Amino acid sequence: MRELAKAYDPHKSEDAIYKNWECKGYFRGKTNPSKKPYSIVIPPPNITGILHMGHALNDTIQDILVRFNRMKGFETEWMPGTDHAGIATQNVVEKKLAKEGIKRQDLGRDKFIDEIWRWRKDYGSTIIRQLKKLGCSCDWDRTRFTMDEGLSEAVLEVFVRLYKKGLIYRGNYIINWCPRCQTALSDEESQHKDVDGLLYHIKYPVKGSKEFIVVATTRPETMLGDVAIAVNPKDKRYKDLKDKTLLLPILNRELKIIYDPLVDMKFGTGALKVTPAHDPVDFGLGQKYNLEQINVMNEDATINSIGGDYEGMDRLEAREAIITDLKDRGLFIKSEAHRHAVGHCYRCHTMVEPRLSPQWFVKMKPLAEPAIAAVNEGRIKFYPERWTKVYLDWMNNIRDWCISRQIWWGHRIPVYYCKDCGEVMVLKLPPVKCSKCGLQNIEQDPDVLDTWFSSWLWPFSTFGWPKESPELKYFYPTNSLVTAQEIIFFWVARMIMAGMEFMRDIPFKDVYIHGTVRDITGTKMSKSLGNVIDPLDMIKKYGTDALRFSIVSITSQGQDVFLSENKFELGRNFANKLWNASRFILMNLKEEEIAVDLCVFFKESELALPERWILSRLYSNLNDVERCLGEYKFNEAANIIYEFIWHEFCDWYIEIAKSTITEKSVQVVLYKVLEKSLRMLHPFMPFITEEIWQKLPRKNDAADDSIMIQPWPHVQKDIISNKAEGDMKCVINIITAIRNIRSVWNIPPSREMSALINVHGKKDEEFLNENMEMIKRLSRLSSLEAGKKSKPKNSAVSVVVTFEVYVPLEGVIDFDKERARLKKEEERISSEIKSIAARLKNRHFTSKAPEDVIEKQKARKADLELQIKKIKDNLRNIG
RNA sequence: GGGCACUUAGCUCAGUUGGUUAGAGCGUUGCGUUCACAUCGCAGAGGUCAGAGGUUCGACCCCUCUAGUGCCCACCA
Repeated sequence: MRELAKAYDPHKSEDAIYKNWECKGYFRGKTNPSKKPYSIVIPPPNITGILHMGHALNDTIQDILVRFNRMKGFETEWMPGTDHAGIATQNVVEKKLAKEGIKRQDLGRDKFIDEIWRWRKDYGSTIIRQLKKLGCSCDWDRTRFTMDEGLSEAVLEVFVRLYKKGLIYRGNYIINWCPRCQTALSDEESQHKDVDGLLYHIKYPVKGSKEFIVVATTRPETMLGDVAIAVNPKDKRYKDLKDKTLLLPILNRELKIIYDPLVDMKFGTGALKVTPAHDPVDFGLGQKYNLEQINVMNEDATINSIGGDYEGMDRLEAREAIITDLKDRGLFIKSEAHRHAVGHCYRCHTMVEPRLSPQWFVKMKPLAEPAIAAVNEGRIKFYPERWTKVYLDWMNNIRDWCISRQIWWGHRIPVYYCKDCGEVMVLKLPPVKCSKCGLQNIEQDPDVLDTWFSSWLWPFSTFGWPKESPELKYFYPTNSLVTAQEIIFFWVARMIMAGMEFMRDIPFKDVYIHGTVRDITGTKMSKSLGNVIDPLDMIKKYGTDALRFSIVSITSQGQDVFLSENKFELGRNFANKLWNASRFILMNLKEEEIAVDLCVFFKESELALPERWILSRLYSNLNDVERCLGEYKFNEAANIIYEFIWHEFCDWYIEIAKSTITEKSVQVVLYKVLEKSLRMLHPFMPFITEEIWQKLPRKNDAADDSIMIQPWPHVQKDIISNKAEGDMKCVINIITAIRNIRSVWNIPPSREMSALINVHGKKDEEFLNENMEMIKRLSRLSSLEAGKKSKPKNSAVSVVVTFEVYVPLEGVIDFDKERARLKKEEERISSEIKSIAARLKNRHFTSKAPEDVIEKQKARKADLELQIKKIKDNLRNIG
């Protein structure tokens, strides 16, 4: 009646299904006072971004949460959007222009920014299309961009507020400078990488003497800016230098000697050259001892005019040249291998140069305090929990945040200077005239803000803040934030601070930190390494659901995932399995039979064991899946569903049902289990479940339009039955035992085989007789009898708890082999009995272990003893 | 220098109030298939849970140490 194709083809329907959801407005979150809200804000991907496996994992997890909670009856909002990604985007567009031979300076600021907006129009929503391909049920009508009008207003508002509060200041400090991007970076944007470098030992002559002291440095080029030498006051080696002056080699600048306990006597020679304009430690010493700051480099890290002969050289070139010159003058002693951590630009990986320059900063300590409290008080929880400590350690040692960037793409700093009187004005809107002198000669600060200065407002700016919109009121605070560990400091911590400061409330309740997607060797996937597995390729090859299901089921909570392409077969095969099971059921379903309420039906019908069993398993598993989703254990949830659908429902129940499929009870159970399984699976595999669900016979009203707006199945606790599950397990064991005998003795399925089962007691006999047909059919027996039986000659035997299964094997059986088989079984059981017996004899065990554990052990022992007795009997009369 | 994670079957990985016989996928061995599915079915083989010590009646699980691997943070130039 309702035909499905023989194999599942994801490409035929995914796009149409998605379009339908979107058109019907099912992704839309409304402010609905009669429902409870559930909201998530997406970690906004960069507009330069293209979908990679990290996104695939991150956004699949969010979609699972959103779809699950939508089905659970929450008013659901998944807020999507993109990040303008200041430096990254500017770099991309600069590169594009470079191909046409154009520099951004040729265009000028305004035209260059126009160029980026144009680029964004053409390419900036690629990632959004790809997220749709992934099946994400984001509320696209609300899609935000960190540079759109509303969010820009939020940024200005925040800047002005923090400035007025004294939490934003401008200062001349050592910051991380990327000479390639030619901008300041925050501490987080400078990534430390171990580098094999050299530690150079250089002589610094003592003025007016033949003496010298030796200084060790990794960056000799910065010596051009040296103003002092520092030693530890406890260092006896340098005691006598107190009143002397040193000479800077080559430039012959006079250098002071300062004594400071900060200097490590054990490192190098114990003498530190002090270059306040080029090193953070030296900067600090410079402040303390009021030293001159001599900047010897240009913005591109070439040496400036102070560097004399070295002017114009790149920093590394200058390093070589200086070493050569020092050698010529006999001032070079040696260089030794030295491995140390060097900061690199997180965008272009150029070595960062510590540089003295005027920048804007946010004072973080006051912002951090409430954010620390929110986590300490448990109002925000991290999953896995260990990230709490990482967060708190960072927050407790937080340093001020450098927020100004010397680039053009971004939120321009709302600070205006009067060129006449020097007044500084911090305002959301540009002033017409100077507030102090009244003249109109006003200039805006040329810098823009760090990209993260807009991202940290994301959980409320996207809902309309600073306006008090109904959405903000309804959906804030959000429920879960799903992200990767790399951006805990960049983003998560700062969002918490911003939330506490501007909303006076946490931005989200749970933070789920998932692992990093790596290649099979454990290396992080990156385009430049060429080790990426492209999710879109995988979608083409295996289908979206396969991608989603596979990546989720192989990623355990918070662990990194090592990916290889063949892992996607798991999801594809599972989809096909489900498809074919559905196909089979639909082929056999009589519509008029199934329109019943399952609970009523269950109460009023005498269901047979397999039906009672599969329903019990359905609800047991459903219960577990819900629990796992609540604990962010997505792989466990996925695996439970996989195991249930494939191995319990398909392998056992459907196989059993084949012979009884025309009966009403079987029809009902097949349909109900399939239908509820589809719902349970829908958050993980939205497309195939929708497609099959659309083929199911059902009412045709609007509420019945799509599986994604159906309620999550309710766990019917009274249908869960330990007895049914235990009984069925016993039947399965008997069938498996007989199949095993067939396999061991190499009896092809085509060959007839019969069996006898020896039972003790009426109850067992009744139980077997009730399930006789099922056992017979699934073990391919021509005849099966149960009762008080003795073993026929030439039989193989298998003991299943209290049952002895005899399979006559005239002409096939080899008694030595059978004896060996039983012996092996006997050994296994007797060794287990031994260990249980020892345990039960142990007084400490019986006195200390809980009652139920002891009872279980006793029962187990009794079972095993019964089994071994039967095996021994059979061993005795083999033949 | 500080911190975190990992080490379980040939491979990739699951495994929490500590309690029978440690699981899965892939691979592998044997058998099978017109009758939902070879993207399949049935039955197997395969593990001293990194090593050492400790706590406990009982440890893959808790504690200590060791070894190896990976990651994060850090102003030893």
